[in-house]
Amino acid sequence: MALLTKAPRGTQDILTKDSYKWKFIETVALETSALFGFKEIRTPTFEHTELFCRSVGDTTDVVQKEMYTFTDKGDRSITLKPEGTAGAVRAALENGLLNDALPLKVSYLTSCFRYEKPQAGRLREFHQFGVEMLGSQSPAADAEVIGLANEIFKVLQLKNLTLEINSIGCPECRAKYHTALKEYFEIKKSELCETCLGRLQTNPMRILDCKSAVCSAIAKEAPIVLDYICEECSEHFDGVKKRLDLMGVEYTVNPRIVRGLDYYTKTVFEFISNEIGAQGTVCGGGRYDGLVEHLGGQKTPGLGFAMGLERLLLLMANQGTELPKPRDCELYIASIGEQASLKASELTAKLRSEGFFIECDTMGRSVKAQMKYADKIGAKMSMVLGDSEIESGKANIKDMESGEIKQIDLDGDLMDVLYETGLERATKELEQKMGDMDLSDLLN
RNA sequence: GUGGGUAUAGCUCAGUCGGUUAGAGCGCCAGUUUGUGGCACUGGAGGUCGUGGGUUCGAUUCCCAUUAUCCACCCCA
Repeated sequence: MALLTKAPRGTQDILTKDSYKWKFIETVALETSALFGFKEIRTPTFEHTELFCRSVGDTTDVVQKEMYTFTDKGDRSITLKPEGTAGAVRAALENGLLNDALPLKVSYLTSCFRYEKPQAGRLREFHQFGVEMLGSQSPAADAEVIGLANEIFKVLQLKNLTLEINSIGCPECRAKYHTALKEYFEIKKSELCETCLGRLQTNPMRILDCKSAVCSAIAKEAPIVLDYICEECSEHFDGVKKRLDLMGVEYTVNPRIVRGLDYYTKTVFEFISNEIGAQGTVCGGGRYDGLVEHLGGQKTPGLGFAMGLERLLLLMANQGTELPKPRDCELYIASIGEQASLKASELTAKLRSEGFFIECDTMGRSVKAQMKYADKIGAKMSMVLGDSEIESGKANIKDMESGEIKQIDLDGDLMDVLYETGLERATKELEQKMGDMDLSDLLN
């Protein structure tokens, strides 16, 4: 109990009972994205601090108070990624990826770090899956990206997620909107909460987001971005909506969606759940047409999204979503005595090289204890090796579920039995999935 | 950064209105069949009652601090 030290605050061990779930959603995300033409990119866990200051924005909370920043031994200011977009875009620029066929479509899985107070669905090290699409300014690109997120959730069988979209316009129309908002809230200044008074100066759009009853009541009557965006932005937004409609992607327009990172322009969106606590945003994203240029590249439009994997897992746990279970041990080989133990090792190695999942005793325990272990790990079949088996070359193989015992030849039909029962089980599982149809014809 | 709840075995939790060796269920190990799992029974290992200080003859129990954890604000994935 007197441990030397514990895992740092806000971090989590992902244990074997859960790691397969991670693997599953990671695979689904990556493979679904691949169908949309996104290829995986891997970038460093840390970057020069200025990258995030320039992209995420100097005045944002993320940069101002949440980054894990330190000076390395070469006196460089280094920051652990607080999000995935900046690194991906930096890598694209640095490696000249935008000089190749456009659009550039990349996906990534990454740890992100933010110094925040942990809470349900919020950790200091958390994991994101994200995609970035660079080079297209067409609403078709927005629809593709949103459609991809939607598709991933569909494949994962998540329910009750709502997609909310908005357009925050380009820098020009947003400036107009800001002044309009300021004018409106200035009049109601005396009623606003303290934090919103500050927001009035720095970023009036955030007031729309405030959860205090008074502020949100005032915000209801506030001017709406969509009334202020320029013709081009408005047309773009209409194009996005039209395509989502045609694609059968359901959404609601929420003029109050405001993203907290500076690089967003035009389309912004969130997939929200109300089943995982206060941190309900499972996926967030949007367009960032100025980012590439801002980081020193040619003016290139782009957009992307990121989803929080621990929030996805939380949601799946709460919804009791079924996940494919990892493969179980196909045969446990118990043994008595040194001779048999040697034989067990030999057989195990041989069968494994054929691709079977085999285990044998490494603890030197009694047969009974070995059987118990075989049961515990969910072995499909078991076999006991002793002197008599080694002499005769024959052994009994037991189906752990039915208890049925078959005599087999150790050198000959052991492998056949494994193939056969493996196939039988696969057929059964398939039949169950397909609604108890008789699939024997299909398999033959 | 602010606020509230919690901290007793690997897990879920009892308990002591302050008093000799701190409990249960599950899990783990072993035995009841000296070569066979799931059930049952028996036994065993495992806790300095989050940490530090204070009050007291005596604290796991009361007080203070601290840390961790959970939830909410804030912010975001």
